[in-house]
Amino acid sequence: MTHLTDTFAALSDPTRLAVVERLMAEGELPAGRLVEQADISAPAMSRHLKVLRQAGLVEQRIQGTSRLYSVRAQALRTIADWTLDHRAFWEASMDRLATHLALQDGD
Amino acid sequence: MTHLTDTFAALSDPTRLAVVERLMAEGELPAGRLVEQADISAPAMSRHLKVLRQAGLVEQRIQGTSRLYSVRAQALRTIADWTLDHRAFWEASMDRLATHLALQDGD
DNA sequence: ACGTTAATTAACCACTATGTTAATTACACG
DNA sequence: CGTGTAATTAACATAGTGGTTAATTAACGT
Repeated sequence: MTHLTDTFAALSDPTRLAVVERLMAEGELPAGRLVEQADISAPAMSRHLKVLRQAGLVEQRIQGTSRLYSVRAQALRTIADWTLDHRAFWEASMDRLATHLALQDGD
Repeated sequence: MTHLTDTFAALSDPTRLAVVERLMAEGELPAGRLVEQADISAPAMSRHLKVLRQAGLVEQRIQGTSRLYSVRAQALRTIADWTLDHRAFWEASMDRLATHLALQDGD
């Protein structure tokens, strides 16, 4: 179990946040595809992916010479849980329907 | 409007995360009280508070020589919104009652 | 005005983070 | 086997982070 600060640290870099969001939108992708979109070298991306992996945010699957990356749902849930644990601080200023409905049943 | 990576960066430091959680639990507190609990000097804490303020996570209220800090609900909501926007990735592995109930109505 | 207290800013140091290019590893394929 | 491709690790340069102590600013009490 990695610590919450590590999760936040992993997402504090624009390149890494973009990678996570792209993987969530498009699903599993090889490292090479992620390099194309980002304006950095392959080694730089490789290290960003290592940071994300060590923080538990993504997992790696090997297929031939490719390394396929995907987002770990559990990591996202860790953050979601944290916000829900402290929801008293943001529910007061709700104005989005989804958020409103999500708390409607008042657990 | 600060960027999401700034918010994550602000919470990626253990001292700052602890400050935010304490302010959420106890409400508005002066800088001095926050220094007592943390094992760092006053100037160090002052700079952490500056980072939190610039990221929009806390706000400062002046009262005499004291600087009273409190958490900005909007900042927390920014993170909550982000997780809700991508909830498809963590709702699959739900096992906590609160989270379960929160999505029960299937918005 | 003076001294005290609360907090911040300044100046400095050690360590980490992030980028680069070059070298290495591992698999695929003729 | 050699060659090519995918990706990582190595080595290095530079910028940013976070800690300290010393100095500064601002408000309060006498």
